[in-house]
Amino acid sequence: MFCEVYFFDLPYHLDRAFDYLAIDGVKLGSLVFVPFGRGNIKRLGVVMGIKETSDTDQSKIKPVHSVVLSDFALTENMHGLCLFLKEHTLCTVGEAVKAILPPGALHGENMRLRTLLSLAISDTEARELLSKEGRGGIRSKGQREVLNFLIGKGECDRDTIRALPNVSSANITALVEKGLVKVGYAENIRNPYLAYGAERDTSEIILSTAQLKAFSKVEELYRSERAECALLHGVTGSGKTKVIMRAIDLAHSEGRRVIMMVPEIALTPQTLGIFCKRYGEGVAVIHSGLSQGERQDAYRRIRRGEVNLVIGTRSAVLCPIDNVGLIVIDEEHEHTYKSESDPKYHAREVASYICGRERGLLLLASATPSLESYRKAKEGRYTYIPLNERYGGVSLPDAVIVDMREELRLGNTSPISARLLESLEGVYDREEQAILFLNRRGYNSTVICKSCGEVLSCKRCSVSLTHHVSAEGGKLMCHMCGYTSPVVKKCPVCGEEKLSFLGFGTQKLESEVGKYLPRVRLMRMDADTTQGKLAYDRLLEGFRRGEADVLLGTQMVAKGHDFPKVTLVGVALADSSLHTGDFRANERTFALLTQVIGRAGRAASGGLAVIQTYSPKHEIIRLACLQDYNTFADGELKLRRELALPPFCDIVTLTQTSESEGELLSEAGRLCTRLKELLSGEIGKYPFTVFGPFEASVYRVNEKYRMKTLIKCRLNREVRAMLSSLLFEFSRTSDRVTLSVDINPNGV
DNA sequence: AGCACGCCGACT
DNA sequence: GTCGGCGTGCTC
Repeated sequence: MFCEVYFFDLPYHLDRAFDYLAIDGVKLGSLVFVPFGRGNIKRLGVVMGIKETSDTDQSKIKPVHSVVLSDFALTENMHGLCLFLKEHTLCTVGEAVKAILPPGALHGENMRLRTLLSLAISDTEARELLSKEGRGGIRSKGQREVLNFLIGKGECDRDTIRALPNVSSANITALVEKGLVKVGYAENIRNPYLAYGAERDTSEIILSTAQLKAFSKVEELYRSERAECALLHGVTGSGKTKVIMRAIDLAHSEGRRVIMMVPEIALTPQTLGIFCKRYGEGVAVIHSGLSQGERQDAYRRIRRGEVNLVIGTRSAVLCPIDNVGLIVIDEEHEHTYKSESDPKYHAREVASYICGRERGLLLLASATPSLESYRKAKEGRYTYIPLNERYGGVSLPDAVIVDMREELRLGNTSPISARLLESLEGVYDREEQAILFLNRRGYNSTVICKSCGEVLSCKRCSVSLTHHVSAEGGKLMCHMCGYTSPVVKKCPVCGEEKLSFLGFGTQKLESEVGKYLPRVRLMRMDADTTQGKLAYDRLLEGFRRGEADVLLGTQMVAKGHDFPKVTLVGVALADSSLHTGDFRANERTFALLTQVIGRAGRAASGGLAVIQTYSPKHEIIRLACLQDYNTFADGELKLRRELALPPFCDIVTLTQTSESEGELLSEAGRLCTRLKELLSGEIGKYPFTVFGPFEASVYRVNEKYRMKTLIKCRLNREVRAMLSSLLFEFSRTSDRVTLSVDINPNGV
């Protein structure tokens, strides 16, 4: 028998099957060590095929060296998933395997044993030993302590005993050497979330009429068993979670398993508590904050079939679960569902593949669906399930738009308008709470005219130009087509010399609020103040308990936390995410504003949202204040169609990286030439537009230069194959310049 | 990637 | 005479 081996950590052009003679124990999905190359160096590989004959010259074929004994050999489903990832993201098999296995699994660091101690003698004998004061065997205080503890206990965890007062590990070793205590081992499966489900919640989930209507549609689709996809479009506060829970119950009642994905930011103890209480030990939680061991244990439980609900972030969709009847993607528009490192997959696409294979239902949920999903729903490829009614009859907050140009004219140069200040004071006086949101993203800034509100943007792409600072000075650049211009002094529209760079941080905002409202207790929440595992939860919990009057921060304050006392939401500068030089800027801004405004609407007394902006007439801001998603989406789709942008085409970015600037530039030229050559051939029958090569938005990173080439096209098997051969060619011919491909990347 | 083979300069 | 520089070419 022969096996087809793929290797880890080899360049793309070597990512193909190498035939080896199988030895005992080699199966499809086995991890194996095999001799490779002239030096017959033992390399780790994975068996991606088994066959009886091989086309390779028999004299070349070497036998497999050894099979790695591992709980993590690939199952057939995992094998298929790796091939899917390779084809769809153009990663190597090795990268795909690494992504679907828990970290450390490849190197055998996979099992942590729990050490157990028990008496090697009878309880009576132990008591006798202890009763002999002074002389006897046992004089050490610590050793006596251990023996005493073990009497009548059977096997005890060593860590528990170590924690006893006066006991050291030397005491334990000594007792073992004397033959008084025996050592045993047990498998240690870590599940840090078990405690969350300690008190079970078995209460019935009662749905409102609107929720019930939505659920019946979900149920109908689920029962069709046709690998359907549903888009649950529920406005903020409509109680989507209840519908989702009923869907999970439905799948469970049919004996099928569920994956539920949520953005990292939503994995709070509050959310997890709700699910763990309901689904108990059948839940596994997977996210990046788990330790290596915890993650491995979660995978182990899943593979053994002990888990019927996986809750997690993007990577949860890659977990080794089978018999999946339902995959839920909550907040499906979130950009974190797209991986930015190899394999650069989108969780939604992987989920769709898995649902197709398992004939399961893919349930996408959002108050502001991605335009990709919304369009599919409109075309009938997804089933559209609206949930328009706010649960419990809570009304939408009023939204006020404050024109910051006017503030400036009135002499207020602070980032807080008079209106917002006044509202904050009101909240403080009424002993309510407020959220202040600063929509700051990345380090790039945009140029805005403080007089007329004009934002400098690209003529060809309708995205704003981004300010870059390099050694030669500043310049303005379009991230879509690579157009650059020098930094201008005068506004091209009104001619005033009032151009300035947008963007100030949360820290500045905090000190400004503090200056005007010294009595108000502020809590700042951003990347700087949420360092450490629990800081984030601690801050949120503290705010909920009323330890501060105002919670001030970046995007993380906008997500689905429920703060009943919050009656005011302030958006410091709605423009800042509008002009990021990214064609999804409108979409992201709308989603963020909608969410953050929704935060104020949980209170029974009705809430207020104050939106500060330099573009008070901007359609996106206006529609977000009205929470009118459909008008927004229809308009934005029209725009995307006109500009040939996703979802009306696919975008592929080719990024080349090198330490040598000269080699990079010549290779970038060569890539472009080759691309055009390929397009003039057979593949040319598909519509293609190539932009670039141009410098990446951050040209130099980690001493390496980066160039980008952008392709607009319609992806299909042939196009992917063309991109794959391009990668193959360039990985083989130039090792000092690396090429990487990102299909439908996030930030373009 | 990583290693062997291979063909040219300064050293015990 | 040989140790070692990194330029090619191959890896079942």
